Parts: sequence; C-alpha cells; structure tokens
Amino acid sequence: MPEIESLPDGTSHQRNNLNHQAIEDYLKTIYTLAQEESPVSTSRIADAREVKPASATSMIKRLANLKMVDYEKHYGVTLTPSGEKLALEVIRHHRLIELYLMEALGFSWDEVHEQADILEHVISEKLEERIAAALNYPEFDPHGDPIPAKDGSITAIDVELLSAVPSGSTVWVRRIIDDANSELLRYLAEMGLTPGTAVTVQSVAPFEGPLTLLIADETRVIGRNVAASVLVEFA
Amino acid sequence: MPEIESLPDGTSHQRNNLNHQAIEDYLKTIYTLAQEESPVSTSRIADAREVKPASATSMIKRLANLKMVDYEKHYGVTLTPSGEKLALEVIRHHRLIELYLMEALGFSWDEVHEQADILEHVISEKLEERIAAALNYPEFDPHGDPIPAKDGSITAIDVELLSAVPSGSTVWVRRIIDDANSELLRYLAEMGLTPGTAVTVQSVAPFEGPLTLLIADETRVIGRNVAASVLVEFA
DNA sequence: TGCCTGTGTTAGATTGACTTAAATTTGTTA
DNA sequence: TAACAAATTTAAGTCAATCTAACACAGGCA
Repeated sequence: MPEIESLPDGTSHQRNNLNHQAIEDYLKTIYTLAQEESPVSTSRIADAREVKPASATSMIKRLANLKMVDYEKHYGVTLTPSGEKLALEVIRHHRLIELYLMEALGFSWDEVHEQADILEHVISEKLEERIAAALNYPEFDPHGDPIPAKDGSITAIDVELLSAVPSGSTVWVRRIIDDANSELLRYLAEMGLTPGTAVTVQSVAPFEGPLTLLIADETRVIGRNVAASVLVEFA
Repeated sequence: MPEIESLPDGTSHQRNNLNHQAIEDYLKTIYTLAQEESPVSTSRIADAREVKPASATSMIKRLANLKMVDYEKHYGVTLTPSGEKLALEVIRHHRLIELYLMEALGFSWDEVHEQADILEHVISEKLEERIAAALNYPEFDPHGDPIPAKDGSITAIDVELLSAVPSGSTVWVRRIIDDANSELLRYLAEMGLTPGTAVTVQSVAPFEGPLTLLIADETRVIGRNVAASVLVEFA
C-alpha cells in the first residue's frame, strides 16, 4: 500500500528536523521565481537550485503530493496557499537572521547571506520570536527586502530595476537583490548604493552601456549589469 | 576502484553543509561516553543516539575509514586525535550557543539544549567567534560545563555526583548533567541548585533514600536520582 | 571444554536527494 | 503539417543513514 507523506503541522515542523531542508529550499526558490514569472518551469527551478532538471522534477512531484504546489506536467508549478505559507516562513527566518547577524553580531552586509541560508531552516519558532523581538520587529532586512510578518503578510513596495530607470530621474534605493555575491555587495556599499539612499540618474549610455549616477553629491559610473542588481522606487 | 571518503579540512567543514551532521553527532556521543568508560561499545553508542546497533556499527566503520576513531571489532571504539578535535569543536559550539541563547536572547535554562543540539552543526567559524566574543570568551556554559577552547583544551574540574557525597559535607554545585530534561532543570533552578551555589548535605537516608540539603539557608529534601544529575566540587 | 546467552556484525531493504541516460512532449518552423 | 530542437519526464543507479533479520563471536557457566 502506498504511504502518503505528510508534514507535521505548522508550529513544529522545524523540530523533526533537517529532513525538510530540501523541501523548504525548493519552496523558497519557487516563491522567488514566481515573482518574476508564474508558473515556474522545471528548468528555472533546477538552475536556481543548481541541480539537474530531473532532480527538480522529482522534488516537484513530491511537493505536489504534499499539496504544497499545483503541478501540471510540461507546463509548470505554482505554490498552493500552504506552500506559500511555508515559503514565507523560511524567507522570514532568512531575513530576520541576516539582520540579526549584522545588528547584534557585527557581521557585514556581504557576509550574512550564506549563513542565513543555512540557519533559516533550523531555528525554532521561539528563537525566531526572540530574534524578531531583539530587533524590535523590523520590517526590512539589510538588503532592503521586506520581512514577511508571522501571518504571511508582506509589505510590497513598487520597485524598478535601476538599470531600467530613464536618465534624469531621482529614485530611492529600496533593495539589492538578495543573492548578489559578496564582492558586488561590497562594491555597492562602498559607493553608498544601499537601501534608503537617494540616487539621481544623470545619464544612461546606449547599447547596454553604463549609467552615470549622482550619489550623495558624488558622481559614479556603473555598468548596466551592476545596476540590474539594484531595485529602486521613484521619489 | 574504491573511493576513499575524506572530510574537507578544519576551517571549512561546516560549510559544505549538513552532510556531516551525523558524523559530528556520533563523534560527540563517543566523546561523551568515553568519559564514563573507554573504549566505547557499539550498544552504548546505539543507545545514546537512539538507533539500532546495526546502524551504529555501520557509522563506526565509516568513522574508522575517516580516521576519526580507532575501531576493533567486537571490542570497541576510541577517538583518534582528529576525531576528538572535531568532537570538541562541536561541543564548543553547543555550549557557546546554550550560553548565548540565555545571555543574549533571554532563553531559560531548560530551553536551550534542544536548540543548541541543532545549531551546533551549522554555525560557521566566524559566527562561533562572534558569539564567543559577544559573551566575552566564557569558560563555562549555563549548566556549568566547561567550554572547550578553540585549540581543544578544556578546563577539567574534579567533580563528584551529589548523590555520592557523604552527609555533613559542604560542596559547590559545579555542573548539571547536560541532557537532564526540562522539568528537572526547572525543578533544580527553583530550589537554587544551580552552578556556583554552595550546598551542605545535612543527611543522607539509607537504601537510596533522599538527601536533606541546606541551600541558601533553606532546607530541601531531594531524591537520590535527582542528586545524581548534580555534579559538585568539595569546598 | 563445550555450550548458551547476549552483544555485535553482516546482508539486504528502504527512503531521500541526487545523478546520467533514454524517452517523450511541446511548440515552432520549414 | 511533418519534423526537429529544446524542455521535460521517466527509468535506473548511487550514496548516506537508517532499518530488520540472520548470522557470528566472546565470555561465563555447567
């Protein structure tokens, strides 16, 4: 007789332990990719998770069995409400941990992502709560990403890629894409391109050329690809 | 051709990730059990880890391949220097985390063990260092257990079981055995039986009977089994 | 000294997460 | 509209960590 896998209910799932790490990672990946485009294809998931498409397919089937995703063969995948809930919980953990590592333990911007990717799966509800409390229930993480609330609600701000902003505009830096690598993050921080900063786009070179920016009265020239890691809101 | 498994070198082994959780758990178990009696038998390991003896045997062989333990069939297992080093590193993590959760995040005595058992395997060298620094490089954890130094050295203090102390003695509570359950820990804390406290044993009832104690001018009567969780040093 | 009991080991199966390689579907495009 | 290329799925195999069941050893006892 075929056994049906089930996940223990919400409050305790991180307890019986790391088994669910892979599940959580896939759900988080799907959530993130779905924000760019939904449904999410097998190969996008496989690329993001750095596994072969066949591996993604088999996990997708497992997630579908768990009612975490709706899955139509050869078409794609979308999160169900319970899948999204779990994804948001993991993202909440990730972002709280990143902020905590910086605020409480003196880590720098570029160091926190990797450690948070591991810790996000293993902190208890109680530890999550204590960390949130220690940070005074913050709304944004160090990269400017909104931290989902416990109930899954998440502050959305309307952002554009800096690389797509027309010249002449003044914008607020809101977020840096979270999986930017350490060197890039250091480079951005050095220039002052961090969440909260105002930036004026002075000129945009054609043919995917560089942008000339005014950041805190300093003129800076950055490549288009770098600008594509920076999300901004019109002032 | 048979591949020989190898562990990446010291500084990075927790990075490439949770694969080694089981290895670390076995080494920690073996280290702890070896303090009671060495060599350590398969069944003691299996009991402690709550797995079947066959599972312990197969992990023991793996550890022997990795040169983490010396293993003689049907006889027992002892840690090699590199096995002990890794065990002490994990124990260091565990104890630092327990203390950190109490000091920095307001957890209580009885809540920290479970969470530390998970986190001990996943914190980076850097996070370990930051936690140690935040605690001002402590020597003892909340249960009174010594925290191994980075070089693996560990402060040993000469302790006795409170259950074995003759009546009339005055002793310092030094440690509570680390795997005591939450209720017991709360009970001990309530009475003031915590590391650092002075206790006078007023009388010891025969036939494994209760002990009458004087703790901070209060008279308390506790069972022999409870006293066996408390390690003391003669004043 | 040979047997018995319990402890320990081997063999074989299972599950989760992955792989490679082969087969299939989809949706163009000629 | 048939054929092809790319994307996807299936099939079959690996590895770690576990299990059960069957077998082997070691030491005490008769």
